[in-house]
Amino acid sequence: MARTVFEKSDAVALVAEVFRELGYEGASMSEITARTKLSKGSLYHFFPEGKEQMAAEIMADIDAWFVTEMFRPLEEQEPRAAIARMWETTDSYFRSGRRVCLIGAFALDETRDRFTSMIHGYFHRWIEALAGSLIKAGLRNNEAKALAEEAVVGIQGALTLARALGDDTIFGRTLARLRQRMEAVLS
Amino acid sequence: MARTVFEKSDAVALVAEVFRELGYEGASMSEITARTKLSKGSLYHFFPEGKEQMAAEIMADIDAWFVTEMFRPLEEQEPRAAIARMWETTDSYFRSGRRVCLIGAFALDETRDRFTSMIHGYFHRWIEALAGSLIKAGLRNNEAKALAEEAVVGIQGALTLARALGDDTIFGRTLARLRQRMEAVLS
DNA sequence: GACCTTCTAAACCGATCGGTCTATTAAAAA
DNA sequence: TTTTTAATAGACCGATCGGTTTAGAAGGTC
Repeated sequence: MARTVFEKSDAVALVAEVFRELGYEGASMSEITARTKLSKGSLYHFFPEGKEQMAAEIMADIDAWFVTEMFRPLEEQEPRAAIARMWETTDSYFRSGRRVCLIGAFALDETRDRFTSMIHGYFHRWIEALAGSLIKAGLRNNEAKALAEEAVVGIQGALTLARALGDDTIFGRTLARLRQRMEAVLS
Repeated sequence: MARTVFEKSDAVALVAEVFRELGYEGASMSEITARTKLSKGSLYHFFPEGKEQMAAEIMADIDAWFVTEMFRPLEEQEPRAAIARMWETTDSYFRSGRRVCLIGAFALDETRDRFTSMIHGYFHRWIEALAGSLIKAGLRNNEAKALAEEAVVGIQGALTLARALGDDTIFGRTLARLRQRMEAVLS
């Protein structure tokens, strides 16, 4: 029996894609082992507490990525450049809409109750970071908050419709529209 | 043992709420019987093909409701009034964001593959009906299509964020913003 | 080379899965 | 009243669930 050695970071990334495609309840251990080629032995070696730990670490991993790649830049860097980079990071992270938002998907059903604070924190920080950046760029508080909320809402909605319609173009079109509106307000 | 008699339409509505809350995979037969008080005997009497038939009939039921309450009015009635009614129907159907869109939720994971054409048809017709109404109200084709798409995207995104943030106000705020923007373009 | 630790493979476990079946009830049809 | 039919309750079934355990392979250390 051939033995393949994985790193934990590989395991997190591989299992993440399975949860993304199947949802928390849909991702059975047998589907996870089949799709990742990680045996149960490996999975329970990396995640002794099982499925719930896998999901928790995956979400923490995603959250950490967003913090360094999007939220902190928005909070710390020059707003117009940071916002411009946010649109590009968003498009590439979600693969132009071909990849769903795992955190958003978990929020829709009662999987939400297992990970309430993680889910809440992710979206809250995204909106707050973006709104903060818009305020630094000169917008009034209310307007910044509304525009930031509109952007995150639009991103999530576009991900849903991209999958629902099997349409590879709607996500890019939505990002472009949101971005254009934001730049119009900023100019 | 007390015997409660249900109508099939009751069964469809009750089971629908369970799928809405738990998703397709999360809604196990035992959860369905526990939450609806319908026994397995009743469920398999109404839906001899089981879970997949339940979901299919629920989606058909939802689709039919949307056709009569939203899509046909948009297609047949005076556009401005029909659009105004659409916003109110949307707000009340989704209970101001406290109720998720079952079709949108199914679209996110591989449940989508079981019901591809139903999911596609629902969102396609919604966008087309709204765009058609906007064209009748005087908008150019492109602008109508973009605005309709933006509205449906926004509704879906707001439903996701309402659950993610546990925020009862974001859905109404999003609808108001979308509606205001649409009316600004129409005036 | 012997030994220990890390990691993988897969058999195995009780619980739960979706689905079937039988018994029974209530009401309609005769 | 008797018979038939539609519907409900829940025990039951094999398969699959998430999780545990055992066995052994690979690699480092001495």
